[in-house]
Amino acid sequence: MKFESQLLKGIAPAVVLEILSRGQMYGYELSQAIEQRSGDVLSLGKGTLYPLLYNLESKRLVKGKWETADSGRKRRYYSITSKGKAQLAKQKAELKELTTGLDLIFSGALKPA
Amino acid sequence: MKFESQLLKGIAPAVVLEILSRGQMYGYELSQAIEQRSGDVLSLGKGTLYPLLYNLESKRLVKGKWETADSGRKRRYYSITSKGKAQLAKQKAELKELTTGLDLIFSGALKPA
DNA sequence: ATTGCATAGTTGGTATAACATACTATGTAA
DNA sequence: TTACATAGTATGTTATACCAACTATGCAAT
Repeated sequence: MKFESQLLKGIAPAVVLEILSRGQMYGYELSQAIEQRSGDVLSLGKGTLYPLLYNLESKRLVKGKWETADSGRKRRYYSITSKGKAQLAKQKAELKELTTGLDLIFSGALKPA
Repeated sequence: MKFESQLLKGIAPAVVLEILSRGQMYGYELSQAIEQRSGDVLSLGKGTLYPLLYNLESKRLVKGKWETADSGRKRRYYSITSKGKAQLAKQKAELKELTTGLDLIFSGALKPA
């Protein structure tokens, strides 16, 4: 047992880190990017996304800074830290293993003796 | 947004239903089957599995009956119901969609305009 | 001008999944 | 008779993801 099902609950952070790894983004933008880039399959409501970002920031996996856009609007832009990149790599590896395990179960393949 | 990330938390029931769809099994046996059939990737502790079974039973997705094995040992054997089979089919379809969405995000594919 | 809309973020409260741990109990083998 | 693997129950904790209500701002249409 490499990891517990606990991992299943932790996919949202990986998704956020993955998207932020391609460039900084602010919350609202991120929430739309998740929907678009997943082909409208995944979505995180504000009540999930923002608290998640605060949590990631407290762990130093992302960092946010307030900026005033050209429009005059203030937004909090988040970018991934080097610690966040390391965490992302780890989570992607685990995610791959997880999907392998799920494939085994749902495709009915049996573990070789 | 077809479904929320709520689905992510709901993979354990699908795994249990999938395995029970191949024949009845008791809790302890099931817990080992999950590990073996996932290639030692997935595992559900007792504290997760048994409450989950009670929950599935209360929803009539599985039914359990006490039986005394040849050894004289009493075990609770669970089998999937027709309602459970329908639910499993639904969850498998959702799971497939979910993995598609995750693939899109982590492979970097962009949604066609 | 002021109304309405999309944008942008915050906060609080809820449900429940998954977990750890401790507990009871039985068959089998050393 | 001790030890071990099996078999199931009960309790409490943590954290995730959720909804809903709230504050605010820029912009376009009337």
